[in-house]
Amino acid sequence: MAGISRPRGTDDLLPEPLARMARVLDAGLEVASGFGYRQVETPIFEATELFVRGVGDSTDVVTREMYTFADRGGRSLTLRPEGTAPVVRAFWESDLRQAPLPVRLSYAGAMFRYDRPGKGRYRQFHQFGVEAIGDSEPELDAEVIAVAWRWLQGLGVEGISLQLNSIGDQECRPAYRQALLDYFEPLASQLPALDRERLRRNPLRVLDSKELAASGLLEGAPRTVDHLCSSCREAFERVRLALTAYGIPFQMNHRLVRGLDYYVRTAFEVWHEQLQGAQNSLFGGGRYDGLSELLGYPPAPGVGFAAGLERVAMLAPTVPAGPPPALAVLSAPPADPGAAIAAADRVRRRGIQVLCDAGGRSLRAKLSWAERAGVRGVLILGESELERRTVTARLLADRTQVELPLRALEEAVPAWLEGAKAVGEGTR
RNA sequence: GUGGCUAUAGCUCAGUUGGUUAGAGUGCCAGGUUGUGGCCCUGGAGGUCGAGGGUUCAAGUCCCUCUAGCCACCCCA
Repeated sequence: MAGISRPRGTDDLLPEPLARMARVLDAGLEVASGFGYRQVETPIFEATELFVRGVGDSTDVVTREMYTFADRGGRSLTLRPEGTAPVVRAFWESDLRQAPLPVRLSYAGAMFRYDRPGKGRYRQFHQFGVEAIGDSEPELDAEVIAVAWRWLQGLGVEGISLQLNSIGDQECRPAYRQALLDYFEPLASQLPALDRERLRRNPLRVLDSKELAASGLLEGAPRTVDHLCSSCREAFERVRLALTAYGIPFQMNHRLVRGLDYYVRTAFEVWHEQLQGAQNSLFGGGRYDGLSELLGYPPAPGVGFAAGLERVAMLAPTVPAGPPPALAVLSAPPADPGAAIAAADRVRRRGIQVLCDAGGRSLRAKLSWAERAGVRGVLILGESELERRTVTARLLADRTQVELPLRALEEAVPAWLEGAKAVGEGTR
């Protein structure tokens, strides 16, 4: 088709899907609010440094997957690829840091990643998430999970499972990493080149390697939970106890990891049975006690999750679409179209959604159009009505019509619609 | 970033081994007598066959490049 099409990996949110997503998001914000999480909104772009520091030497992410540009002042800026670093930044740059800890925050908005697009994977997509900052109590990890879980439950999403793991912290992870390397050392010759490279660059990532999972070489690999230090072990136990108290079932997943060093202890994802392979994760989260310092701030523990709104909306059971406008006001040519316009405007002031067609098409065409638009009734203003200072009010369902006084439209129309609704319900 | 599949009206798709002015359904607009809708009938608008090159007397159909979508991999903060 001629014309300019949208950039690769973007999507137009049309009325139906947008209404769906908005409903899904509202539900999330409400659940979060019930747990004391208050919404914040950070800029859509940030200093590039904010994201580079967080991901460190993950070169792919930095060099390949960020929307980075220089503004006219020569500053390097980046469209936000995720929400956690900005929220932590906002925490330190505001008086939130003086609030009693933890500070509970939620956020939602567009994120940008220069990925290869695919189904359910866009370069501009939308996330909803919560962060609890300034408290390292394990019960908080469970709380964050509970917010996510209650949200999905409330939406009626079926077939979900909570995948849970603990990946240790600065104290015990080095030893675990070594154990992992020791295990794979003698197997090096059997490893695909890709996994040898992973082992060198980001050892934990071999645990979720697809090739290795298929080969069975992972079966005997050491598990993070067996190498936790005592404090991590105790914390994980408390997370599980708290989840039990919430009544939230979970599945231990020893291959669930995070690729970045600032993540510690609890890591979780929620999977859906209908989502396949690379996109089976509805959302993920974890504890990021090391992030604040990486960003150049004083230490501050934190835990949170982020969910892809597109995917959640896709899985939420059908949300009833917003009702169509109740009324259409039609002029019947050659009557003065201004009368229809004015009448429509008056009825709208009563809070009724009104479509108006004051154009030159035939009344037949307008009625046919109103029918397809799904309105319950129409008001017709033609020459004879104007002469009598009335409007013809017609119900589409039973083809009955009455005349209402033009002068008292504001009262007559709502009353007429109410009466029609009562009759309609009575016959059901 | 790598490999594979795909690309024809707004939408869903047909288009035989390359062969005249490219079709259907649906949607859209109009008409079926003078101001009254869902069905039906008739008509109309709408496509440089994703874009650009090439082969050929002839390309929607074959070849190349690009773009976009989908799938797998990479990555997934």
